[in-house]
Amino acid sequence: MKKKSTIYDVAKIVGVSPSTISRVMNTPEIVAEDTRQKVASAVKELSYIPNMMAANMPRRRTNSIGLIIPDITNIFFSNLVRGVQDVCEKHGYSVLVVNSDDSQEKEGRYLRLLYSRRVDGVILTVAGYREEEFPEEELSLLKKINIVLIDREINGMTTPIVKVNNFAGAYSAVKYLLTMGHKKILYLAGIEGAKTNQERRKGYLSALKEARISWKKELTADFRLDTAYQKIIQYWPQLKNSDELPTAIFAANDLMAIGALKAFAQLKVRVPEDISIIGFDNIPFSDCTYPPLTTIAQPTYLMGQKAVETLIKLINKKKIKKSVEFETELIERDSVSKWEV
Amino acid sequence: MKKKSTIYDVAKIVGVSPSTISRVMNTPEIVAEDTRQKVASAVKELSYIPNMMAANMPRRRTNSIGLIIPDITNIFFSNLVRGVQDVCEKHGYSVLVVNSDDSQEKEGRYLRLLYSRRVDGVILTVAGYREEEFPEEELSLLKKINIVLIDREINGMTTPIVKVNNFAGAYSAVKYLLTMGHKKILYLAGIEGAKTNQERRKGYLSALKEARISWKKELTADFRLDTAYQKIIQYWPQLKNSDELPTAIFAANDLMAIGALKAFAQLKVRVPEDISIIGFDNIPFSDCTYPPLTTIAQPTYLMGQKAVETLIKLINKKKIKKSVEFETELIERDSVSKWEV
DNA sequence: TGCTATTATGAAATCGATATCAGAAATCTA
DNA sequence: TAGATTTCTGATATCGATTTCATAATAGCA
Repeated sequence: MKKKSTIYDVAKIVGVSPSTISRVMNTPEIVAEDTRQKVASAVKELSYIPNMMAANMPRRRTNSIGLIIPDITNIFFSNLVRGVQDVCEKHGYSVLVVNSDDSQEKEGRYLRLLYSRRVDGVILTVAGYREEEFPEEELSLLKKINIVLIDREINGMTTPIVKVNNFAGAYSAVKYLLTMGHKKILYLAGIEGAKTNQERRKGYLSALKEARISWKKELTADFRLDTAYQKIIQYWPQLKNSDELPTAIFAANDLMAIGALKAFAQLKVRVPEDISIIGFDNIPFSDCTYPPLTTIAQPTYLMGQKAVETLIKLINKKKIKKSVEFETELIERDSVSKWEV
Repeated sequence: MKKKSTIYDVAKIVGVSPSTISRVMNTPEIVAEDTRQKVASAVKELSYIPNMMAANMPRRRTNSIGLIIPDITNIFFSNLVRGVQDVCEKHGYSVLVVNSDDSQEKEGRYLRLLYSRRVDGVILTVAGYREEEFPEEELSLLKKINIVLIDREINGMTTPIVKVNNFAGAYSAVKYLLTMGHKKILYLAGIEGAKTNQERRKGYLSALKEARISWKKELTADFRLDTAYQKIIQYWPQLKNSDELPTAIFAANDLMAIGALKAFAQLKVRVPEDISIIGFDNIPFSDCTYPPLTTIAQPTYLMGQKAVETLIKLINKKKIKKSVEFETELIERDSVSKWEV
């Protein structure tokens, strides 16, 4: 591997001080035309590229941020991550992406790791599996880091957040099923500790209450496709021919909705003729299932962008909005149909 | 935001020199029991966490690596990225993920960025859209960085690489279609500049040649779902009722295969009755399409892991295998059926 | 008991940049 | 043309750790 050249190497070649080289790299307008030229050619000769880690040390910053999400292989987060990366790149920040697997313990570890790397800020989707209380150490870290939450709120904390109106989204999903004539709607729930799950359930319950429908049922599948698939395979045969059998499902996310779709295909239960399904998120591929999934769309890419913009303002001590809430949109496809009694 | 404490703050409290604190953090066994205790409690009191950027400076490393992929929202790369992250974490490395969008220019920019951050190494999926020759600057950078290629080889370079046997995979896919009685097989091609695409085409052609079949046809869709969808929608009506109409498609990746599936659903062309489709990659969701997609599986997570392991050995100047090649596996699902004449 | 070996710590240089301050040279002004 | 500015550059301290070398204190041994 070729030797890496430093600012001193360049300075020596040109015969000026390192300060001058630094000036040429950062504020070329304040150095004389001819030295600037000489420095430029030396830089080219050595193909010198400044060490940003060293450069950032006296500036007391790293120009990098951390992004903690549950799992990068969960496709819901892909666009979000990309939104974060794109805005970061534009502002000269690099992104360290880590996966908490929804574990509070990992979240804590990564928060510590990111802090030890002195990232300028962190965008955090709070882990779903957690204790009521924050552990002492995590709390103390949270105070030392610029944080913007994304997707999931934390009860009783005023940390800035970018999210979607989950209540309204869920409400409109269930309302839609209701207007299609469904009276027995099951809620396919996500991770209990995730605020998104709680808010979506509230929307579900609220829509039912407003329609004076007391039939309610819930199956939990932790936001996961496989779990949803298994739960349906396991419980559907028991429900058959009983009053327990729903005519529609509101899934707390598309992943679970697709898991259900897969299970129903296997069980030879027709969607939407025998059962209607509506999801949440509008992930890629939700239009490639059979039937294409009706769902509540979130602007994930936008959310990622907005979160970074907020974080960067926070880092630069500018004024920010404490909470940015996007609206959802109902995407009608073919997994929901009218239910005639 | 709470003040961040440094090694000096801790040293002052305990009344020892910074060197001692450093020793307690790194090699506690060489410092006396009682000072170790005192230091420990001061560390806790200040909740001191060392600044790794500062710590790494005299060590001349960053404990971080770069990962350049075409696009994180391309689900094929998710598992790969996760494999990279998991192994990195285990070894104390952080990962900087960037998207080249298959553009050589961006690839060059990011290589430069990663080098300026002095990552200890880079895992690179070479951009598909590129000139024959590497630009001067990129080449000189490549020499300064520890690089492991993943997925795509570079013609005439001996850089270490982790990939799959694309030729054999493609060959077995087409062979499979052949044994199912298909004689008119179309190749749905990816980005021309990507070595994977070239190798898969060779496998396709080789299988045809061996079967003494001269009918061949190719449609290119740049590895993208939407492009494949549009191309099919655009060309199928023209092909209908001509000798040009294939009975099977070998798609260079699942994304395009799924795009084709979507197009055929819209065109009311039945899969697999009217047309068989086989993909490549076995991405998540390829079993959730209608019909579930028959495909050639790649061990993407494993490949990510292997790439990092190789890179870390390279960083530590240990002996490595220049080339790791995984085998593919045919996953039979329902998108291919027998073709009777 | 005196001398060496070991253990525990501190002082100072270093990593590769930036930033402040001061001074020399060039330019402007009266 | 002397004095005041302005322009340009260098010396030096700094960021927050590590690392090498030196040294004081303790232990081991004859």
